[in-house]
Amino acid sequence: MRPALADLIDLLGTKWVMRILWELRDGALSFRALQSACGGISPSVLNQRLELLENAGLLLRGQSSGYSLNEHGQSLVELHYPLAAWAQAWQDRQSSTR
Amino acid sequence: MRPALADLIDLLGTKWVMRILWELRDGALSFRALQSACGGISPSVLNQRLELLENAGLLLRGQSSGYSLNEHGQSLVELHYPLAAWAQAWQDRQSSTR
DNA sequence: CCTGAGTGCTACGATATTCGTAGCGTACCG
DNA sequence: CGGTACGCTACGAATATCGTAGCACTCAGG
Repeated sequence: MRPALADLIDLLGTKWVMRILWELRDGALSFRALQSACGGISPSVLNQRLELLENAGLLLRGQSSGYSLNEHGQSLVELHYPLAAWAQAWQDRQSSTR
Repeated sequence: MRPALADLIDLLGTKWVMRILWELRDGALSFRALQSACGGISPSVLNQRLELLENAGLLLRGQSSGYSLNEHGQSLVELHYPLAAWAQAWQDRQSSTR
């Protein structure tokens, strides 16, 4: 049987998925706000990803407040907080090496 | 200025990148071994991703031992180990809900 | 020297994904 | 009745990925 982590890696490796989770880390955003926060993702793809995340049980389609993460989505994105420090060191290394 | 984490998220959000890192977590793999470990990624894309990871300073092109992560790549993939437990709980939830 | 097997990697047409833009239907506010 | 913002769909163009074939090289037997 396929490891659960491989499925998760495939999901997170899908273009825009991590970015969307990240942009929603601090609370709900509207469709259009999310679109511009991601730097102009096309609406068809955004909608497709939102369905994907909803099916994955990570996203709430808020009727009035826009889109937001549920408890599971929130816990997933919080697992990525340690990446921030790593990313900073990585960028410093890259800009000095190059 | 753009946060460093956003750049990292873009890199990891590129198709196959996380998967390649994951498959290399336990040591070096040859080009072809990596290809089949990823479930049949086409060689042109694999090569492109390997260049990407090399430029990102995460990958070593082993002359004799194949491809492997350097210390930085290794530390990055280790940051993802906590995802395994989350992924398991997620999959259990999904299979029971559906 | 030759053959066979394994390697990293490129080429290229077919297929799938994403982009960019336009626009529909709705709701709310004046 | 405008005007504005919303979620979302449609669709052709651009781009990325796939799948397969194959080249150049190395190494181990025979």
